[in-house]
Amino acid sequence: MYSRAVKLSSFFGLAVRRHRQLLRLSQEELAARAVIDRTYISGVERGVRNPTLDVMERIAASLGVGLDVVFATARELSAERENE
Amino acid sequence: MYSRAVKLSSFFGLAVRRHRQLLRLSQEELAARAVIDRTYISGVERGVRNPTLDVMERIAASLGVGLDVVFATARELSAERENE
DNA sequence: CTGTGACTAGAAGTCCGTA
DNA sequence: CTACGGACTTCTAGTCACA
Repeated sequence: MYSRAVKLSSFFGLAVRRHRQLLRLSQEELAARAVIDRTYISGVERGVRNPTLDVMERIAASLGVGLDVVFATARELSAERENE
Repeated sequence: MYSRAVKLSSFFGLAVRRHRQLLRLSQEELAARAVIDRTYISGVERGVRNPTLDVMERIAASLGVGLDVVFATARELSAERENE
């Protein structure tokens, strides 16, 4: 509760991972769609990269959704962690 | 209608501008809150910049919302343009 | 299939000033 | 207050070898 302006940055990668797994895609397949290196996707999902809007857009598009959907998922994931 | 994976990237800046104006903040004030250069905010709002997740997060937080909200606004703005 | 460290060209982001 | 430019520093984008 009381989740004003939670840092979604760390959850963006997890949201990407969730969407990717829902589509039964491997990191390699997603990377191919987004025209991004496989290891880069790995870094994004783990939160060790700080991607630009352009890259994020390409990833979201390759997941068949918009960034608003990805960030909505990110918030859901962050909300789950709040019950602790 | 039927807006699958619209490019929200170009509307992110406009969404930021809308949120900022709703708060009656100047670009300078927003920049100060987000600890970002004044001229950079200007560039982001005009869509001539390609900000990183970190910066976008700080901007959204300084607007009192999360990135999911900003991108939801971005989608609304893009939807308005679709009626043409 | 995925995680990780290291590397470099080029873009992100800062800071100055002008209109 | 904001748009825009140039010069500068910091960091990301993109890639590879290896585990």
